Amino acid sequence: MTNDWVRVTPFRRRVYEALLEVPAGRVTTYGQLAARIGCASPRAVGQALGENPFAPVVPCHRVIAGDLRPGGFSHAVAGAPLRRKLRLLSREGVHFDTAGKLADPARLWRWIGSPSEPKPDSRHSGSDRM
DNA sequence: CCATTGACATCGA
DNA sequence: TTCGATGCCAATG
Repeated sequence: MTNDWVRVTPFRRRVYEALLEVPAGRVTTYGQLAARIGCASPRAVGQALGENPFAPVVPCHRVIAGDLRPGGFSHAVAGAPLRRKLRLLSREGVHFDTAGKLADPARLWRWIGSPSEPKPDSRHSGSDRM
């Protein structure tokens, strides 16, 4: 029997762990995620997400391209998998415009050096509806 | 907008 | 094990 088990390497684990820091309703980019784990290759990150065995526990669908494009999902850059990704994001309040870009760039999650960033945006009072 | 290069991890032979 | 090819990108010409 050949082991069909996905090989979870330490690198992939870092990607998944860092991705777990991204809350729902928020999206990040491959570049940000790569920078977070100290990797200069967003491609390696994307590939790691492609075989994400912990999906959807690991919100790999919350990772989009740096151009605010949906990116890809499950080794596919278009088709049904993309619809799933967009569906998941839509369910979390994240939508894309007709240009195929993120409708609300404010939804972009960013690591401000420290993983414990209390408030990414606090204008005044009750601006953020749930 | 399209084509090419860059950088890094994983896979197959 | 080492080499070559690939991949949910990014940056540059």
